[in-house]
Amino acid sequence: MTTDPWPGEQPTMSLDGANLHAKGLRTRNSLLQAAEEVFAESGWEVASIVKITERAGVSQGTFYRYFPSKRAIFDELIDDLNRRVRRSMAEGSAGARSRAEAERGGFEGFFRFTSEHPALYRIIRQAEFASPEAMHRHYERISIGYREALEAAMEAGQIAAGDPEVLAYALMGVGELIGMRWILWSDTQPADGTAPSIPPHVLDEVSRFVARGLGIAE
Amino acid sequence: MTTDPWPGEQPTMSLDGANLHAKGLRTRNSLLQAAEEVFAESGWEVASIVKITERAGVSQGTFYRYFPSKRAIFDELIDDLNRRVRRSMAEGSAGARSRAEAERGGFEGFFRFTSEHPALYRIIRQAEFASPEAMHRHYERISIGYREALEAAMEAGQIAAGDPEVLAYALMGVGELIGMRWILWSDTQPADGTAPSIPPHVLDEVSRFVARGLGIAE
Amino acid sequence: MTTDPWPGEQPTMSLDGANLHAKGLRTRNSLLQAAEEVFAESGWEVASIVKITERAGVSQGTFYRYFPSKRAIFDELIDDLNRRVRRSMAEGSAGARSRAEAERGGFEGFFRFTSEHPALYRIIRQAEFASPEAMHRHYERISIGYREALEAAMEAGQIAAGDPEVLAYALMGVGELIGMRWILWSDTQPADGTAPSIPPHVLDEVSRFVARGLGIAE
Amino acid sequence: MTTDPWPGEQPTMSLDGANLHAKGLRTRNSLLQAAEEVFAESGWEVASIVKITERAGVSQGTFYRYFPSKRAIFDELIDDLNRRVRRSMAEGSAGARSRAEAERGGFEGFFRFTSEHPALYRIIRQAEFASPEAMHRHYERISIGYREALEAAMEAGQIAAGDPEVLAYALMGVGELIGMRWILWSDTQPADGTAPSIPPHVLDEVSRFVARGLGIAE
DNA sequence: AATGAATGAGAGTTCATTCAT
DNA sequence: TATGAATGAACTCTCATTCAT
Repeated sequence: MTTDPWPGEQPTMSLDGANLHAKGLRTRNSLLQAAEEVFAESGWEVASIVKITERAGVSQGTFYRYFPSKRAIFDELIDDLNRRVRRSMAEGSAGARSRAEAERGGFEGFFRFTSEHPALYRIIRQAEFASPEAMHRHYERISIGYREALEAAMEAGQIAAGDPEVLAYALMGVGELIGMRWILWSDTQPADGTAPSIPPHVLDEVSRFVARGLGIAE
Repeated sequence: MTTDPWPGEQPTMSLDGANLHAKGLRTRNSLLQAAEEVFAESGWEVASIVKITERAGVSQGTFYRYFPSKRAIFDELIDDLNRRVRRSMAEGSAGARSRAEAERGGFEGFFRFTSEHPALYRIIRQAEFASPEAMHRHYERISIGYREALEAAMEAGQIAAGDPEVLAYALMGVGELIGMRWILWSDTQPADGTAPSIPPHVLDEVSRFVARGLGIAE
Repeated sequence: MTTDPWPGEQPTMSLDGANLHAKGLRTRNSLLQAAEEVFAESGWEVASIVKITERAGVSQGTFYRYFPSKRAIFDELIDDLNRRVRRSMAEGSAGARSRAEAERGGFEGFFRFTSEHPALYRIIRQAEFASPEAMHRHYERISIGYREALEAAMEAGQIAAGDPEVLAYALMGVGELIGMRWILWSDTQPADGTAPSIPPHVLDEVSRFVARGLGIAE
Repeated sequence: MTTDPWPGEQPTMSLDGANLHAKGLRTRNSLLQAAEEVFAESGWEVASIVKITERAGVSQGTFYRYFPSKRAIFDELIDDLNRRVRRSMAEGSAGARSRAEAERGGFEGFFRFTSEHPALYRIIRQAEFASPEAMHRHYERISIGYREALEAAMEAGQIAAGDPEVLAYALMGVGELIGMRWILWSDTQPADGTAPSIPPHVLDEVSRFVARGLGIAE
């Protein structure tokens, strides 16, 4: 997991608002921020342009100066989320001194992100109908990063040989459902209102399972 | 996986239509059948009562004689789906002559179900906002079955010791994302219009990963 | 002009509301009536569903029980209008004792209709963008009736030989612009608020022009 | 039709942009040009200021420096169109060696213009609601030119006596509907994408009809 | 002189639900 | 028991116009 954390990314980061003035950019960002909150709270269908613009403090018409449609801002949000979760995973595994540590770190990064943006991740799971392409892109990008790391580890003899793509999706699945269960649906909410973080013993168990599953030489 | 395939089920199957006349029951079932199709095609939000009643051949008013709300029929559908997917998994692992075979069989059953009801399973993933309780119930019920099987296997020394609940969710995650990727989003659709089934090498790889992960003595 | 006054008409008059109950039919008719007024006053674009439903005294949702779209009610209105204007023309020329009288009667009928429904006819002229098909259908249907009458008259030697379709459109054009100028845009409005009727000398002049143009043997 | 081709025109051509700088004038003209195209393609309602300014390559704000409203540029466009169609008609009848030739030439000019600006003429017909005054002005100006020509011809004994205004509107009606039918709605579109021109036999028939109708001495 | 950000009212359409019959 | 008529609020999106810079 020490490879390029942005595989599968189009090089253009210009968005299409690159030529906006400062004021416009501020408006655009406040819309994005508001959309993130609203989508996370309500999900794709229930989230409405009215809610988003009200929270951003602009008129409905203004929304359409910056985004051609509800779908467009949703997609941009998913891509943004994707970039952030991958960064979190890359940071988690950075500096690991063994394959096992790297894997555990990746999961740690993922769970940390899910804890910090608990509602946000849920929207991806329900994007299947709202924006399937964005959803596939999300999983595919993570899988590509994973794949490259796994291939390198196989060549280095750190893990057992196998199909890296299958393994990548299996690992993502593990992270997703574990995160769902112990973070999003956790029955023990912290008193301060923040989202719970993954219980240590769960992380331990998951790491053990994954390490064994990958055939990491101990 | 040879345990009770309906753990976590409330014993009451009476629903509230148990005392309906035969004709009423038929109407109710045709509504459920229609709802299954419509939800599978369109997802929770886009599916509409009109579409459902039209397909069932009854009036809108009739719908509300049998179900108090759109949400109610949706929940019932998810529970039904849950029962069927668990039956499929149980059938897959029945008659296995080893723990490894049993695990592989469980996944096979799950993938078979997903192939036969490709669109249907997607609605569970997006039930997060539509009906979170039903969704949690779904995962919880599967996990309970899994858990019991894993506990038995641990006691029998067939798999490594560990937290059965964590392992259950990890296994569900593996199945879900692999199914998504190779069945629902498969790039190689069969010519006859049916959903693709899981490629053998993927099932092999997954089984190997899971067997190792569980520490199955070979 | 003694031929079938409904040429080019589909035999089905059932509309798609034929199976409506009495109450529904009443609602549907009040919507049609309201739409006729609103479209006549405002034109296609400015006329709105809200205005129509308010005038009909029903909710917006009700509108869509009876018409699938704004366009649909507009088309139905044009077809209805078409039927009525042709009936008016047929009545005007019925009982004529000569070709010249028949032609004059046809114009009289047309002008009478335009007087009684002054605003309504305007919507056809602007239907070019709103519903081109309905507009073409309108002119085509009138032209077919005209054509058949002209062909019969040619065979009977009452008028000069010529291309009946060209003549039909020429005659329609004459009626349309004369009606526009002396009825719709008339500078002398009757005191009682009704639309002006065609001034006799204009009808005389037009009849003379048309009679000569068709080569009616005097 | 050899009379002043610009009757009924206010002498003022100054518009209110006469005192604009050269650059301003260029901008103004590019807006007019863009508006012509956009209105022709979309009709009054669907045409939008955004579309017009985008095509003209200026900002929306700039539009309002040159025209007080959408309606204003529309009116100016209709007046411009009117000038051009009259010029076309005058050119068509210029050099005619007989009354019949002159009439035929006028129609030829009108049809040629309609062929060259097929979409444009349609906007006049739907100006009934968008800008009734401009529409009336359009017909009135043409009718005045016609009237003067007809009066002269009557005095010269070339055509039968009659009310020149009625005849003028009758002739305009003939031209309009024939043009609609055989140019705008023509079912035989030229392969090269240009608008069809009037079929010769139609022009013949129309000319014959009109010549007879006016009582042109043969 | 020219920009482009912002507005806000209004458009057509959908839909879960209620209720008199 | 079953119907279908009716509702009304909500939806996404458009657009002529204004105005600070």
